[in-house]
Amino acid sequence: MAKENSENPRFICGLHATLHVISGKWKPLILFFLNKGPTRYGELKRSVRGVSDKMLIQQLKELESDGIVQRTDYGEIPLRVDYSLTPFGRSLVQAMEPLCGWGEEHEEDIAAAMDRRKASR
Amino acid sequence: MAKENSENPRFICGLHATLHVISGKWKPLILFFLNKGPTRYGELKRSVRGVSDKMLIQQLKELESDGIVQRTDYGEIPLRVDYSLTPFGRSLVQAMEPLCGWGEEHEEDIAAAMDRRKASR
DNA sequence: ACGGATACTTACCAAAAGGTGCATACTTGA
DNA sequence: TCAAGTATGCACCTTTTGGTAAGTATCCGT
Repeated sequence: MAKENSENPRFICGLHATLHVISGKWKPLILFFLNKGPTRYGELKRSVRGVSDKMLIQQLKELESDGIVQRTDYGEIPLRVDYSLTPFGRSLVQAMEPLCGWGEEHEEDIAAAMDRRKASR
Repeated sequence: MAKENSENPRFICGLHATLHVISGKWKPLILFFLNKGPTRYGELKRSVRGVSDKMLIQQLKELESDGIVQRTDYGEIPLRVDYSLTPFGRSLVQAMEPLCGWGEEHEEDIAAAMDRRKASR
């Protein structure tokens, strides 16, 4: 009976909600690679250089439970599993594109600011 | 003389770079409120409900060092400082809008997924 | 002179995120 | 039979992040 959709106190704005889904050290990279098509676990691991098994699995599970990616187990004899974007995931990746663009345009400024901060710690 | 802008190993993609700037528990909220115009420290603190002085200052400093917000000290007698978005900051907030939209459209799904995860811990 | 407001700063702690490495169960190839 | 590859799980530890609470310096109203 209360106001529910008018003023949801959970998130301050849509962006805030979105960030809960895409933040995590490896998620943007995973999404980036999955956007190219379904990818097997091992292949993904080799693509996302530097990620550990624990992290890769963990982030994939979160993305899966958020309905962003889909895990497919082919039940085949030498273990075979792959991951792909759901339609929901594809819509997210689309919405991310302007941020990708902004990041690309200002990559150098961002990197410089990061260095400055790291240096002054 | 090496390849520098062709294959920068720093970020895997633009989005990755952008996330370095906007991630932080209070940053999206701060940006959200600053988008409405210059805001004094105390006012901002009252707007961003629940934030502590330490966090608010820290995130403002990071946003400032990234060139996203501008701090203005009026040097007036009862202390007076305000924060506003720089043009760079405004361009960022613009690029964030699609993500805001996506978040708004799917707020309920996102919240539901968060609850599911929290419940199963 | 005292309490409250302004805009911070600092020290200390707890919680969350992330990393390392070993273990599993099954298979294929040497 | 042994090593290597497949896709995970688990325990332990460090780093990063965020929270609490206090202190600072200046000013104003009473």
